[in-house]
Amino acid sequence: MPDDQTGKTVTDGTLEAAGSTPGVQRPYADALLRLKQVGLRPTRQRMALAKLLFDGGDQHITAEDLHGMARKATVKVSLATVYNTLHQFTESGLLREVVVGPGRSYFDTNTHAHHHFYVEPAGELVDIPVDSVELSRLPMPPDGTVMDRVDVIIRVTRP
Amino acid sequence: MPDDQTGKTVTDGTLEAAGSTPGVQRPYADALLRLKQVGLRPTRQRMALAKLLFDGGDQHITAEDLHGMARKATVKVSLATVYNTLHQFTESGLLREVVVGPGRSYFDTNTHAHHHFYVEPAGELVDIPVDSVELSRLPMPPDGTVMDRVDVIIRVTRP
DNA sequence: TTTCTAGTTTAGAATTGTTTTAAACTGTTG
DNA sequence: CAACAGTTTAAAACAATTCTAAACTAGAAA
Repeated sequence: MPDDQTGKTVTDGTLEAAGSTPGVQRPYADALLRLKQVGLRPTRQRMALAKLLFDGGDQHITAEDLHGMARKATVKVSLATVYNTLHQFTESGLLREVVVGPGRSYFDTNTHAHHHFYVEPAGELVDIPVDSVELSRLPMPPDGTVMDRVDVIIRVTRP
Repeated sequence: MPDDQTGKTVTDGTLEAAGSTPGVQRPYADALLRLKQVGLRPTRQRMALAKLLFDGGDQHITAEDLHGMARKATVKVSLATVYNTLHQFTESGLLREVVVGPGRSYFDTNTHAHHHFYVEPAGELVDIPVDSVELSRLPMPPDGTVMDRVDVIIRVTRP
């Protein structure tokens, strides 16, 4: 069960170098490491956003959310930069984008294979561990295409 | 379908001679029937849009697409009405909405259970028959919610 | 150190897709 | 027919995102 609701730092299963107690001695060590790994220059803004994103356990946040969090943390960063950064992180595999509604896209700090409940109309996303869904017999992709990933979104409502 | 000789004909500016279209004698009969079934008043605009939508086999179209098709068919209808109508049809179960990207939502005339390939970056949707995907072991919905539907979107790219 | 430069950030404008508004219009009922 | 609720519309408003062009760094080089 890769899920983590407690706020305890979740480290990526593929690489873990620091090995130190998170958040205590070198608050930006993890953020710096991640940026280094994907070859993005560790600017003040990216460091701060990475910290906000990855120090908080699994989260589903919008660009506006993150911008608000940065504001609250007195990090001076523009909304355009938040968008840029989220997309760069997504292209680098540090984040995953989940689209649930027209004009509504979340960035998911959990990049493991997993699925989602989407609670309407609240617009809330809830993780589904990958082994709670069994997907057998997938079709062949159309000619000339290769499969990228499979998104299962279970839409639920509160009656 | 039995012939109807009542002489009461629903027509508008885009009148066509009956029998000139192969296989369809009364071009608006199906559209009228559908509107009646869901209790929507058969206005000129709704009739025209229903015809464009449901006479063309399974399609995935955006509001802009449909507005363009109406234009091409010399049907005078505003974009706002196209949006209204698409949403009314969706609420009535005549259409299904498929969201694939931020600011990108398709309306699907196929309302049966089925899934989709989403070809990026073209933004093209391709149907997957429901029996090509076997979805076993679904998780319980979160407390206080009921499952609405399950969307499987297989994202593919052209390398 | 200073300089150089590619990469980065920014405010603000622009764009896109969609919804709202308020007035005009139309289908149905009595 | 009149009356009214339902419908349509242009235009404005809106929300989310992207673009632009200028200003600003981080890191490398001198």
